[in-house]
Amino acid sequence: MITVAIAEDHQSLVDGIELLLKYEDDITIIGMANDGEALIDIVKKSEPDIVLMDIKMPKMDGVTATKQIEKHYPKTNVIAFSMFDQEDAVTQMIQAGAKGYLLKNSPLEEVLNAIRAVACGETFFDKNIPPDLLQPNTQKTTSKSILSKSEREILVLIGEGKSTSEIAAIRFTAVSTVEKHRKNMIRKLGLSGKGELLRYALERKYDF
Amino acid sequence: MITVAIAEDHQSLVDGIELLLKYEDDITIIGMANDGEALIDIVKKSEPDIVLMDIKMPKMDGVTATKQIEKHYPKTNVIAFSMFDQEDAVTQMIQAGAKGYLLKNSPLEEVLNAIRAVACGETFFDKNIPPDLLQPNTQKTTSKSILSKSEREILVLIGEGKSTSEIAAIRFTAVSTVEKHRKNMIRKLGLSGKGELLRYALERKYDF
DNA sequence: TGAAATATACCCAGTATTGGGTATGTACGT
DNA sequence: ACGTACATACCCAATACTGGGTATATTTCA
Repeated sequence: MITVAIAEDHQSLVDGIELLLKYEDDITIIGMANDGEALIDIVKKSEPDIVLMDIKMPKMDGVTATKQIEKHYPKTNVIAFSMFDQEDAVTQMIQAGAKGYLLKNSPLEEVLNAIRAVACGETFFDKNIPPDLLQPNTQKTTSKSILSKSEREILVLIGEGKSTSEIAAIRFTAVSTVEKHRKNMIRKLGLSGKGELLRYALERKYDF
Repeated sequence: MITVAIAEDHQSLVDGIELLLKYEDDITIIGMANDGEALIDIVKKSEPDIVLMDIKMPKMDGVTATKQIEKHYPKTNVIAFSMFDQEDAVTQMIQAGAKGYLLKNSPLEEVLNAIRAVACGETFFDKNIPPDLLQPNTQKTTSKSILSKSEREILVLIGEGKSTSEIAAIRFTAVSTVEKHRKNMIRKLGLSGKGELLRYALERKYDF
């Protein structure tokens, strides 16, 4: 019997998964949570075999929750279930310890396939995810946040619409210091062109 | 027999809805589409009683599709089914002619309730939508987009990171024309300062 | 210890964006 | 017909942002 917990804030999708699994003799749902914290509580109490994990959830996101499960409940395996197909999302979930990654654009039946594969000790990745994202070596090079603490703070302020001189005033530094940080971020992130740093700040999907 | 078509780009959710409805004697699903255009084709061929309509979809969004259905297929009733609970989304779908509005955060069973209510000529709105949004008078005052068609097109391109000169090339106008449009939008939207128009473009949730 | 990264601050330069305007032509509604 | 909105296009100006660098001091890590 494979025990499954589901973390997903769209209740309509949770209900659909429940309908899918209710007639499966080898799978039982032992809990459902609409946010990351509630999910961790469920894992504490029940240590399910599998967690189906959304990424963007209230209170605690899926990457953070996955890291905690990997650290404290290593027998529980996480399958990411997300609308995000971007490289950043995939690599972060894999590095956090997820054994699978499914896209919500795919048929619901894939959830069944993934649960059974991962419960057998295999990994299971949606066929729409580029295979090179799943290479261990690729992951290693992107494992750490490449931005420094100051850079990340400035990025948040940029995302809030603060100008460079406003940020300088907030941080008690010269304008040129903030501009230098900006240049460093642009270089590190491989961006180019006006507004790209602001776009990046606004499009960052995970505020980790 | 109530005939239902579903427009939703997350296949996993479509599958869940299908599971929900497959044992209902009075409801049959006659088609499913992952984008607005495919949905309109289905409505053309089959004129279902009910369309379950996502808002944010590829190729044609739910508001546009709803307007077309309301105009050409008045016997087909649209129920919005969306993650968006914001005022703008709700009022636009209602004004486009939707007879119901469901949130994806709600239990899937509400879909059943909504289909049956709307098929009987009633309206059905998710209990988590503020009731004042559903008042006809409120809607009238927020009914129009303050941006012109050209302005909205340019806003989309801005949100994609295109520079003013790139947008000018795309639209076959002078750079100064695009700049004028930008100034008009900034004035209409009450923005000020560098990057604010790009921020607005990126934070807009509906690219209508 | 030495190298690399970070933080701070500066120099020069180009240009995209915003802010203030001008104007003409077209479309639409009263 | 007239007023308004929209579309097109231009003028002038300021500056924030990016792109290319320079340098010193501090911290971290192997």
